[in-house]
Amino acid sequence: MVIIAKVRVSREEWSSRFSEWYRRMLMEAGIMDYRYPVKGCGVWLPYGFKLRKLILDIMRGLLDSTGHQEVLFPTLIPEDMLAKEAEHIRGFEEECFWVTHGGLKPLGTKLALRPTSETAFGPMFKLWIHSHADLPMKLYQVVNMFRYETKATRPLIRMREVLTFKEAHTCHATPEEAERNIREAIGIYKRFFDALGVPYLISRRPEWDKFAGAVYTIAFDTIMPDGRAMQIGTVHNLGQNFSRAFEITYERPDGTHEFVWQTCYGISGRVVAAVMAIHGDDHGLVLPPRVAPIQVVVVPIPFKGAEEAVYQASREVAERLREAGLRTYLDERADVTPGEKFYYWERKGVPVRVEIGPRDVERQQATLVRRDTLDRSEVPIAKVAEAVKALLKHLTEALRERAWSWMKERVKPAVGVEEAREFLEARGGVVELPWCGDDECGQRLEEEVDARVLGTPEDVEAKPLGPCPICGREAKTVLRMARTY
RNA sequence: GGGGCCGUGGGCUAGCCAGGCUAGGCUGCCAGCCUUGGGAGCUGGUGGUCCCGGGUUCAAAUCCCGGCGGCCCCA
Repeated sequence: MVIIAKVRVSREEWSSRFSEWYRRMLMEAGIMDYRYPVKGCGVWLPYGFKLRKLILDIMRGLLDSTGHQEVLFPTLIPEDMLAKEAEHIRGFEEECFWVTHGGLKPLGTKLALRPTSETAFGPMFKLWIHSHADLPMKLYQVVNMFRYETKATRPLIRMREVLTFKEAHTCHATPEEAERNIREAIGIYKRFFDALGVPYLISRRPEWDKFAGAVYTIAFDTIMPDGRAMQIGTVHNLGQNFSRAFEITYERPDGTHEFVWQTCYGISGRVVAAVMAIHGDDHGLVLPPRVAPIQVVVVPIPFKGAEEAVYQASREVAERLREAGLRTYLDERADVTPGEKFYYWERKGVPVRVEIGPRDVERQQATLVRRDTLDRSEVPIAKVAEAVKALLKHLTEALRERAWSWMKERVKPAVGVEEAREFLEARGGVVELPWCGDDECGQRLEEEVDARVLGTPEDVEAKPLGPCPICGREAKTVLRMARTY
């Protein structure tokens, strides 16, 4: 019997040189080619595109099943529309791409490539909404949007063409109904990230960092392998700010007219980056089975004299897996050795590998290797499909648990500025500092801790460990702070 | 917002400072042989606007200016 050495898989490069890991992974796993000759733009490659689609399917399912309807708006927004809501335009005008010419002729009205879509929906909501019977109206679209980023751009994480933005826009008859919708949206996003095993913190953004034109903003953040926090989703309560600007009114049963109450929420292609980063290791990607383009790969190990039997058994196993509904790939390449195939599919994050060698054929079994731990097990060929399914389920749980515990270790309640600084300096993550609730103190904290404020907890009850470290008054809550993307 | 580094076949890179030979290596890719339980080997082959534009020069991958693109650090 051949002794199989257990291969260990580290997360050394993954965390200490995340930037390089990330860049290499995108290329080697075939996710995105970032060599497109426009800054901040990249090309989805076939494997990445499948991953993107599987992730998108989850979101579509969640939105469709909660009364949202999908629409598709134009990319161009006229300047005067974008400018209707005063704060909104102030927040976005500097980062818009502007279309100024039609051919050689300057346009009378500049057109923005949408930096977000509230002002595109505005005039149409006005046309579509007449009475309370039209409400609530819950729409969403999946589009790319554009931001003229001046900071360094990064594939999927900060792009000038923001990819696959899944944005919902809703209108409601009452502020209470809008508020309930906010809670529903948060619930949808929780289920979405849970399905991906991506851990998150839910925070109410501070006044000075809320969405331009919103009453308030709730955000989902996760912690990346390098310890920096990354925003992965936002939910905004727009109140009547936009409906007043766009005159979106409805008639009540009693004949009076009222502006609608609006919300909007969105998640961009960043979530793909988060899934890949959070579950990865030094061998490359580790994809959650639900969104893995290939869930199980079958690698034949042909020995001289046993080739035919091995290939035949491999085909049989692959067929059994396919029939069981698993996304299966049989790697029959003759000019590539099994060892190289192992590395190849590990880089691409395929959750389970099935090896079939002469020894397996002889015993009518298959060898299973799970991607996260690289642990091996053996099962009878007759039971291979159910065994793989069970393993995938187990692996899904294991990934989610590992990701959550990794993140939780990096969220730290702190008493003072020094402690917070030191913690962030040492390993990144998120600190929770006591806060009196005063904006000025919050902004002072950003300077003194040398980190950005994420906001106040919306997911757990805040337990300040002491008084506000800036003014010394009693802390009403805590402020989450981190180095961010 | 401030500072720095870099751009050479698909990928990684040497050469640049100190201008001058057919732009060298590793890897990949293609064909064949031989192999196959963790990145095998051999033989032959393929692949370059040295990022772009301008300037200096007898001569530019190399020096200068501008642009485009990528990366890092600090606030």
